Amino acid sequence: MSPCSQKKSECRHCPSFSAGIFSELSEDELVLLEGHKSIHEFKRKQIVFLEGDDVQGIFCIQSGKVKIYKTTGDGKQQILNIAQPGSLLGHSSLFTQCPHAFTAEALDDSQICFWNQEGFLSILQRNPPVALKLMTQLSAELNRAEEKVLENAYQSVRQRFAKFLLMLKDKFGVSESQGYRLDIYLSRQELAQAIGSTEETVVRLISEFHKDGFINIDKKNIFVIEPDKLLTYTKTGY
Amino acid sequence: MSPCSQKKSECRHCPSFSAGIFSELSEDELVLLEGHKSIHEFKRKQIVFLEGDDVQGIFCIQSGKVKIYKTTGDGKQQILNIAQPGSLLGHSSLFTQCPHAFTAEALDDSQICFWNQEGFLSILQRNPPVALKLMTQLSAELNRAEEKVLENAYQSVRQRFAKFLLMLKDKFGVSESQGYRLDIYLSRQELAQAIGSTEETVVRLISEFHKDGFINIDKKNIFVIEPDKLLTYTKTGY
DNA sequence: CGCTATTTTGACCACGTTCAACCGCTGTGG
DNA sequence: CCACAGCGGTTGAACGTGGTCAAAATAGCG
Repeated sequence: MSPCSQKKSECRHCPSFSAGIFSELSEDELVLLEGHKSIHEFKRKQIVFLEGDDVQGIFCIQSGKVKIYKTTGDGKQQILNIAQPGSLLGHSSLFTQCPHAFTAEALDDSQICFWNQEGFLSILQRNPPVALKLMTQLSAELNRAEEKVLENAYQSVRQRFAKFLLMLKDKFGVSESQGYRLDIYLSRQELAQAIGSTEETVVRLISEFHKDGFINIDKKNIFVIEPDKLLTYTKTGY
Repeated sequence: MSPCSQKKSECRHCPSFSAGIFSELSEDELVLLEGHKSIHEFKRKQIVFLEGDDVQGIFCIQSGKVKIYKTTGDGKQQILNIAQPGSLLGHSSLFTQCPHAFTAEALDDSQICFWNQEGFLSILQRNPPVALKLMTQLSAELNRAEEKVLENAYQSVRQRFAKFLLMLKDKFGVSESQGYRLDIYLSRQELAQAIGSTEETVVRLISEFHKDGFINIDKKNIFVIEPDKLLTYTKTGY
């Protein structure tokens, strides 16, 4: 193994390092961070951890995408978030002393880093700034979740779907001649689970948005052509 | 002022002290905690802080109840939580560097403690266990919020209302001969805003539950008579 | 090429919202 | 003391969104 490939697996070389919670660690602490870390390979559709499982530690995505979802008693699923490189996984269950509150499943073949509970907590205790950043992130996620409660209560499925497409565009959109290609594949069912609706309704909305020229469908890809038009759907009245 | 009344305002004498985030502070630290604290009186319907306001610090309820809600662009409100003595307020906005993400309004005449940002953060930095407990609480709230997203997506208004009544019973129910009296007054409108529905639908559900003998209405009070029956409504199929 | 899974379309229906009117209570002013 | 306004709560009727079920079309794959 070349020294170069070794370096690439270090957190400091992660593309999202500077935006993450470890960005202000000293050299020495970074060495410790690497020491506690292990890197795991997950194939598409593979489960990273399952709702109800005991919490072993905390994950951070190096490459790939991971969907976070909860399951109801009768098997229906609600996708809560699509995690991307740099996202922490399982951090909200690390402190509550409860089993995982949701499931994490790889959407792509992914490389995901792992710290066990003791290792991560020791880093946290030695580095107040990391703890502070983690609190900031938990707070932001909490606010986002409550925002979603509000939206789901008062917005139509059409509005929620438009908003979801715009979110995907911001997170995974790559500018191409046709418009923004969403560099993520979700089945109609998954799209429905993300906005709290049904497959059939999503299909109808896609064909409606397509007919209106807001989006385009090509093979398995969705292109967002008119983000501004979609944005107006977000507002009241639709 | 008698020494006794002075003591009563100290955190260590708060009924919820042992369950709160400050429970493991040393004597010295508790003195510092008191030093940074101020106590404020809020009348019913008075705003503690407003969505969009700059964050000045953090609150903790000593007595009374406070509703936490968000407002949509067109003025509709969604009640996210009913905070009770011992609850922190504004802790999720303390770290995000953003304005308050929601409004806090007193439901009763309430006594609410306050620490400004620097004061609270200095306590946090000197006491890692407090930080850890705060993280635990943020995590728990995050999980609860995502749970709510799931529920709102797949449960009927009837199920959500039954669940909400049971939550009120657990939090504010006092056992009386008639059943559990909910020691909290919420208008039909507020009940609707809590479950993401409308006044009229809530009225119909109340009369339905009343007719079925699950609850009783007397003056402004709601009594939960058959919590178990309400619980079955929570399950799938209603 | 046949088999399965996913997507799409269509018809139907129910839940819950909306709008409107009405009720009952309380406080206020003549 | 009564009349009336105002407010929260209640009831009724009509409508529409979006979910359900069934079936057809399409795509994916051995």
